[in-house]
Amino acid sequence: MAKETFYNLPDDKKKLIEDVSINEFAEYGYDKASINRIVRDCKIAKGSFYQYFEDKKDLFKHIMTRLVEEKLKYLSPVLLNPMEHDFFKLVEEMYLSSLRFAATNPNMMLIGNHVFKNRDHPVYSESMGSNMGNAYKIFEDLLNLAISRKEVRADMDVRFMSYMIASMSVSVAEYYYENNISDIKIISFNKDYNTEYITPSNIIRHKIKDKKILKLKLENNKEKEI
Amino acid sequence: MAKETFYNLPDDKKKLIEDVSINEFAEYGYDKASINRIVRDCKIAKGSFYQYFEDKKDLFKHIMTRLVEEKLKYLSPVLLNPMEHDFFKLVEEMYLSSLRFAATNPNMMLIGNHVFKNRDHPVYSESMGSNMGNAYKIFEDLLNLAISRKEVRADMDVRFMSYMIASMSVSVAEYYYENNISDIKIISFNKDYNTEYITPSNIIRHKIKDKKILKLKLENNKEKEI
DNA sequence: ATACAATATGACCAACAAGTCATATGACTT
DNA sequence: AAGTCATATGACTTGTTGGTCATATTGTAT
Repeated sequence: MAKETFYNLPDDKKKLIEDVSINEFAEYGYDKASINRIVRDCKIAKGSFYQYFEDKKDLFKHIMTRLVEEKLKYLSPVLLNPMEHDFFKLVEEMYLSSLRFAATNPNMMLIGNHVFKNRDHPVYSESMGSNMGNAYKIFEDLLNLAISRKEVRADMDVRFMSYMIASMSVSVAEYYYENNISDIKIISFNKDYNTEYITPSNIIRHKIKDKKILKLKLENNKEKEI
Repeated sequence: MAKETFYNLPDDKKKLIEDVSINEFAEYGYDKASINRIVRDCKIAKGSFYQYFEDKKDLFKHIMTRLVEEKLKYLSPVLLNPMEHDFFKLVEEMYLSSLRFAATNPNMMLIGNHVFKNRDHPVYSESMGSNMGNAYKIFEDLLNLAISRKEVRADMDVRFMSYMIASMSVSVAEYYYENNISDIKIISFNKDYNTEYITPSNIIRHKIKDKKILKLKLENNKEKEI
């Protein structure tokens, strides 16, 4: 929804404004982000900014559109053919694509996570509404699909579970970011357990549970509530 | 760290100021919370406020102290005797106590979650540092204990796992809050599956996984990567 | 009744925010 | 050279913030 004037700008100037804005929103969030700082960093006049965008919200929505554009590039072939893979594979791929996106666009990731974590914020929910429609709805679809395929038990609270899976994705991305885990480690998983890539889908697969104990219980035929 | 003057106040006035402040911080977070609004809602003069507290941060720290005080009341007997229960029981109790706390103190829960989700914020990390020391450290302790007891596999990333468990706790509380799930439902779990209380510890226990499929795999002795 | 300390008050301040607007610039057309 | 029009500019307005301070009020001890 940026103005005509913005799109008429030379590409490098557009990119400058976008990059500076992304940094600003990533560091401060929407409310504390300052247009004054942005125009100062871009070395453009305040008035010029308002020739490009209606207002602060307009700029933010533009950045969100760019974010979604960018994130879509990280969807793997697996995710483009959901019918050919099982639920756990699809969830793992979702997490992986998020992490790859985050590795090369950390500031965009921060903005996205910030939006998810503050989805009650009017501007955020508005920006999400049109752009990515409640992030975790995608997991709801995947889960319903998985149920129909009998890959997971049918008597679960789908909304709750998809919400948890989405939340965990956000947490994982932030953990990787906070601990400076490089994309190299992310890629080189499955070599051995220590450097293995750990996703919540693996948690769901109860990797945390001691296999020996699990086996024992099963052999004793006490698996009712494992 | 509130001033002498504050503690000299009659109890109902103290409570009024605390309650209004809790509402304010819960609704707006630290940065957007407004001292002007607080004093207006309390019907006290701005100057009076600064007789009670050094500054905004001082007030916030006081509220955080009250929050921790309050939350401690919700620790169950199980959590006070951690040696007598296994890891999964302890985690479940942690979640339950959080939910009970949240049910009767929703605004305090919102503040706590806000702090957890924005732990990079200088004021938040400062308030956490002294008060509750990195929320998820407690799970680290529980996990290390569980490892030493061989309740869970030893070759896991303890930091990551405890971080995830803490994050999930926050997510669960917010899900319950957003969906107005009453404390009655929280208490009456284990009756049947639909109204059953679902915690991430149950996710970890792979409730999500279809039991039939799980069993089949095990009987075929292909459980290497279940 | 007087003195004194504790508390209450709200006008005031500096800093910063988002957004406006009259004016200036400069490229392109005629 | 004159005229037109998209773009650039930054001083300005309005509003809010956290925090201050001289003054007023109150309660208590004598």
